[in-house]
Amino acid sequence: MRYQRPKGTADILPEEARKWTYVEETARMLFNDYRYQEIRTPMFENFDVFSRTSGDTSDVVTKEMYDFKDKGDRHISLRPEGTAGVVRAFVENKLYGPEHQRPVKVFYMGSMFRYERPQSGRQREFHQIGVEDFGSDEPELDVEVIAMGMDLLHHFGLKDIRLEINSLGDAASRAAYRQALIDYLDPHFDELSKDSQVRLHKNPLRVLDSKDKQDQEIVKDAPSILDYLNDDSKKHFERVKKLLDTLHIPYVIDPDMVRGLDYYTHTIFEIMVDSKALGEGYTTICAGGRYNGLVEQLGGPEMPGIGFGLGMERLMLLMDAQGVKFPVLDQLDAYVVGIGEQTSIETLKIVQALRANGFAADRDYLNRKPKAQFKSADKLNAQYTITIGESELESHTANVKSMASGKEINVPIDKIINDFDEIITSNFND
RNA sequence: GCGGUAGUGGUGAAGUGGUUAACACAUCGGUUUGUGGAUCCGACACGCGUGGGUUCGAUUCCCACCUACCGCCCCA
Repeated sequence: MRYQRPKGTADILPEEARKWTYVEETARMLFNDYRYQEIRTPMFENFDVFSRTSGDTSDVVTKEMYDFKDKGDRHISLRPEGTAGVVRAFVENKLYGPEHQRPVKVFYMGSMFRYERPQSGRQREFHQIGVEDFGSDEPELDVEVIAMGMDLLHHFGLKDIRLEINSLGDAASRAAYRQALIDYLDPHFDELSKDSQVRLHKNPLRVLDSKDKQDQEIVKDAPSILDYLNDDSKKHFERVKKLLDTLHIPYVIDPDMVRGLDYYTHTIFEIMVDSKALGEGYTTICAGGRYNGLVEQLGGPEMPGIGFGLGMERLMLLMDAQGVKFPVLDQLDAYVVGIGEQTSIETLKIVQALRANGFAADRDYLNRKPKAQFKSADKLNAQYTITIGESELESHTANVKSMASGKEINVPIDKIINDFDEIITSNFND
């Protein structure tokens, strides 16, 4: 029996991991510019944390939760998304307290889990980078979060980006719209697809999202959420649009946009990218919105929140597909070639000395012949090789060779150990 | 969870119910018993996803399972 990784998981090997590191570091830099601080919360929580917040009818809860009973009979779920856990932590640690500057701005990056059928860009364990903001209801913050998301994707070098926004309004607006939608759809009940018939009663907004052609025909003439926003909600949304205009951030309003999780209010948005890497047309890579009320739901005070999540796997696929260049920091300054077993100790000393002085250095560990060692040096793209054999051992010298030019000189080992930099600048500067 | 396609060495892949499973790349070794990127030579599948079955005999036929990919659902 051969071991294989669990369904829907992936090994991220060094070559790939390098890209991930680059993306994560880029994100960290940007988050720092926007004054967001990192928060790390558990990868699993009590099942209720997610079921309460995401909505009992959402698919995430009903069928995609990666949950189990632990040995203490606790109902545990691996986090399917980042927000609920962060909100829980926010409440539990009383980050809403007066000693914390508002808004509280945090970011996270890490594994998420959903029990579903894997496909390209969707796995059971996947990774998200996300941000959350607490304590401000101002549209300015909505726009800042959106702008940061756009900024982030631009930093990653993505092209053909589209921002779509919508507003779900406050709880009252949403309730009113929900009823209006049911009233409109009910007469068409028999024409709706099976899926939509179920959705109609569980979560009518989701019908808007249907990909069924017949459904889309019907939905086309459905009332728009935007007509059901009350004055406050409308004002909020108008302000968001105006601020986006001010920042010259292009956007498209999609009144049919619905998010998968039930906790959203007011502004919701999706940043999409047009690429074949993730199927035809535009695919969402970053999505988020406002969730006023969620903090209260998890036992905290009344406190507005907003955030977004970005899918790492999808991001990597898109960056690869669009040919984004990842800076490669993989330089090997020197490869030390030792000829004969007696040289191994001296080789070790040289390699370590170089490293201590900040050079990337490597050597042979398989007791291979010089030819093979030079092959390795070449393959590893070493800038210089330092060769030491028996005669050099006696004279306390070594041969330093530039792999690019082939020029080779003999220098004292002490010099290499103490000031390799000087050797390079005075002998190989052409 | 449903439907479809696929599964041969490190990689890409050819192939057949029956003696030694092509070819290419990569890797390693040799050609130069102390010097690289070229050439040439050589090595490299406990055996064809796993487990059963049919058969005198299966990598090749059948079944189940696993995994990957695509579509649905949903979503990052």
